[in-house]
Amino acid sequence: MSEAPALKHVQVREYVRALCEGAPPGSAAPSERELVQRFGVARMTVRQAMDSLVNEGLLERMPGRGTFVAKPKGEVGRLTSYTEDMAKRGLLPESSTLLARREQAGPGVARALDITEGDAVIHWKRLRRADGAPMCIEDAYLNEVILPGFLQSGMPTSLYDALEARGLRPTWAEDSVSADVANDDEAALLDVEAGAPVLRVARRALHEDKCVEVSRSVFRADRMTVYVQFADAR
Amino acid sequence: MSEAPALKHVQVREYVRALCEGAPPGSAAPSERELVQRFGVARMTVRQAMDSLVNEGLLERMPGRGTFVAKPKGEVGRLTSYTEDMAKRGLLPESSTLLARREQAGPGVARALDITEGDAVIHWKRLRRADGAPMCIEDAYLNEVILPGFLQSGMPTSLYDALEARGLRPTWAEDSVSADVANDDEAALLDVEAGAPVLRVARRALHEDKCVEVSRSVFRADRMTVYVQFADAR
DNA sequence: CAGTGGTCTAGACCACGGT
DNA sequence: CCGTGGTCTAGACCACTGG
Repeated sequence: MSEAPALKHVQVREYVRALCEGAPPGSAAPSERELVQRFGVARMTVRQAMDSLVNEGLLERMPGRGTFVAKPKGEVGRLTSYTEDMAKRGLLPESSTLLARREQAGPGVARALDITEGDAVIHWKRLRRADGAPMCIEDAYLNEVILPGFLQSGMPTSLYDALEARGLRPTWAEDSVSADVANDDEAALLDVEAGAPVLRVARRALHEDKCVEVSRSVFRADRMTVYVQFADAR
Repeated sequence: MSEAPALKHVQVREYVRALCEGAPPGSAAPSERELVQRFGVARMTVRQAMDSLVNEGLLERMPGRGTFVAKPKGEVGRLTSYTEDMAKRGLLPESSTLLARREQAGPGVARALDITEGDAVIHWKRLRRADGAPMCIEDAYLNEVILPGFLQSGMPTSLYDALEARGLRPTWAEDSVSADVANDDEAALLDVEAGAPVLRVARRALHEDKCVEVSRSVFRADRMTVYVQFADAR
């Protein structure tokens, strides 16, 4: 057993999630009163479970008709790592480390990571490929204080998997995306001509109000498009 | 009176929203039991009201302590128009129309707008400036069927304001962002050299599952950065 | 009509934080 | 200790949808 939260609304939620996760959009979810019967629980408890699934976007309520599996409409701004991003695009991600060492934070990195100048940080620079060809150069700084022994533990392929294993997967991130041309060094690494268009992406990723990663990536424009979804809640 | 929804959880929600909307982050919201007293309602009703404000991101619960005004942490992926975007950056937006006419939808536009080829569409091409200097060229197609008389009504400055006035403000949008270099025509309009880096943004905007706008914009890379925020709900 | 979700009540016990 | 939010109960009536 990994864990069995006695919380009834969690039990109901996970039961319904398992039922509906793979189901085609438009499928009917169990009705609330049906779940009341099955779990021997009050309807408010079932509603609490369903509410969270509706908020997640997995389900959709239709008053008078029932509750149904919603069509995904894309995952709204799902926070993904390079590895996950490439996998979703059907490309094989690879990385080679150009640099990985402990450093003292400079003023810019310190401010971005919300630590004080001179604090220890992990500087990790990688050339990332997709289906064998260069895709981007990523220059990441991690907060060493909350990642003890990260460099010694052998560098993982997916940073976000490693963070998740420590319970530090980013829950919020901000990217700034701009266009530019490659300089000579970048062009050589990315296997394009100097002056070729590139996409520069700067990311600041937080886990519950603590900044765990700040990075700058430069992507080959001919290989990368950034997709962004916006939803007006309210 | 505009309207007074008898719905109690709405009354409570709007009461609390009015109290907290302008309040500084960290301020205490009324406690749930206090609201129970004030409105003479059940606690589940108060919780329903507070839940929606917490989901909106206005409030934050701290078990054992109370409920507090959350710090905004940026508006997550707020869906904005060019006009709003520039205003938020503190720049003065201007537009000059390069083309505005009724056309028959071609295959690509028809698919994007989710209409049939040959249906009437509004084609609106503008050169957009910010603080006097060229910022981008925007090429937009609108679904004429749901915007009768749009061309005749005099073109507004802000498309999204005009859509909002018709109750058709986009509630969801997807952008694809890529880097490229300007061709000769674009360079001339944007007042840069041919081959200068540009950001290409293609947008598809829906109002409640109906596509109202599809557009392609090309931004001067030296003047534009796209900011994106991601939040993992759950 | 029967079934659905939407709203609402009037309580209850718990774990937690601060005094 | 008391007040907070978190969970939960066992009902109720309503508006809406479908057959």
